[in-house]
Amino acid sequence: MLDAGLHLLADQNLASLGVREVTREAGLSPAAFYRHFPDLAALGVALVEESLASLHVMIRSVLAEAGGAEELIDRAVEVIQQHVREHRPHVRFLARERHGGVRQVREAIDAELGRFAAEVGSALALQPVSRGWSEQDLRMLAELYVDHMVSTASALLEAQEVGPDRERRIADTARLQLRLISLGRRHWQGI
Amino acid sequence: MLDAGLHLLADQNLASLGVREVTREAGLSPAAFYRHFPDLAALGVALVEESLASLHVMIRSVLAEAGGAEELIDRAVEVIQQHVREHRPHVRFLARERHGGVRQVREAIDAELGRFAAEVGSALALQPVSRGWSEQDLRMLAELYVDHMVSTASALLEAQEVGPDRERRIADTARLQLRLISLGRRHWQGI
DNA sequence: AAGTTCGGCAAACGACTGTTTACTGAATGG
DNA sequence: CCATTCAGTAAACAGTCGTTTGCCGAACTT
Repeated sequence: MLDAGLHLLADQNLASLGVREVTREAGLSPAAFYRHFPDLAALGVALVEESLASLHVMIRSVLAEAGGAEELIDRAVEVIQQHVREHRPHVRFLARERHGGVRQVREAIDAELGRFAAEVGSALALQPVSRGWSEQDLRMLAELYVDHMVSTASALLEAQEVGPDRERRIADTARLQLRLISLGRRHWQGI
Repeated sequence: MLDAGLHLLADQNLASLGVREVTREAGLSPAAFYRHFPDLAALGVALVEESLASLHVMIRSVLAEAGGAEELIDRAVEVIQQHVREHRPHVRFLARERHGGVRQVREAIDAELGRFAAEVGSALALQPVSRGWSEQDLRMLAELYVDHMVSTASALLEAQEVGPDRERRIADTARLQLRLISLGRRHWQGI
């Protein structure tokens, strides 16, 4: 049933989804829905959890990596690209419902993205470049990275169905932007 | 009718909006809708145009400003804050429908944001800091700024209805992030 | 003054909606 | 082996929906 919903949400909003629509897609009777969820909103938050499980794995796989800034950037963009390619429906769902019409789902996504930022923050603190950074500075940098990741993922979502050229352009831009941020990071001391 | 739609879209998606719902809110008969729009999607793109008119004014008012990087950053964040405060429904509409379920609206928003990036790019080219920057570099910086503006506006949207403390925190973070980007910009030559 | 466009209405059409109810077979557990 | 939970069904409920049609007054054009 989750799969049926996710499939329908490819070109639809969660708020405009219907119970009958989902059960029809899943090959079940309408009443069967209520055996598993009270609401469509509940199905939404279930999809959020499903979507973010894979995201968590991805983030750790980037943060665990060691190496110079350049290799880290390349690897990060590569991982994002692959993740979007392999989890298109989930990523699209997150992008669409992050500011969507269903409060419970919005809040679930926001809370989870906040936890991501915290995780990224602790990982950044361990890097030598972050010597002397305040707690607030680390947090703001982590949020910048997470926001950038989300923007890039959204852009890739559209780019991948346009063509490989456009996808490459997005990836190149993302790498340049990360390089610029990393440059600003190395000169932060002055402030 | 546009006003009625915008009002309803405060806690709803465009895709889940109904013709009857709009006309009811506007105090008209259902048939009256079709005198003005063929679709609800058409009403959507009309709202996009309405929303982006005010945004255009805002952007120019920031870019026209002269002064040091610090003053420019403060002014930019200030202007965004005020804009979100004064145009809440429009901003929320843009954030919600940017990745929403109605293709025509999505494309209209994306096209317009692209034009914003181009405009920001030309403005950046005129600043002395951009001496020696390639066309591609300028474009990627402009996109970074636009994406950051969008993220900040979305965050402010939520923060302003939570409380002034949270709004201040978002604004502070945005300023720090812009400072870091501007720092990276000044050291870009090395690449 | 006559004709035409504009923006509005009520009514009707069939189709689709969310949800509840009572019922059923299969698996599970003691 | 019996009882119970689980996951499914069909049928029915009262609404709401999008859209078309024919009609009408006011305003504008010429």
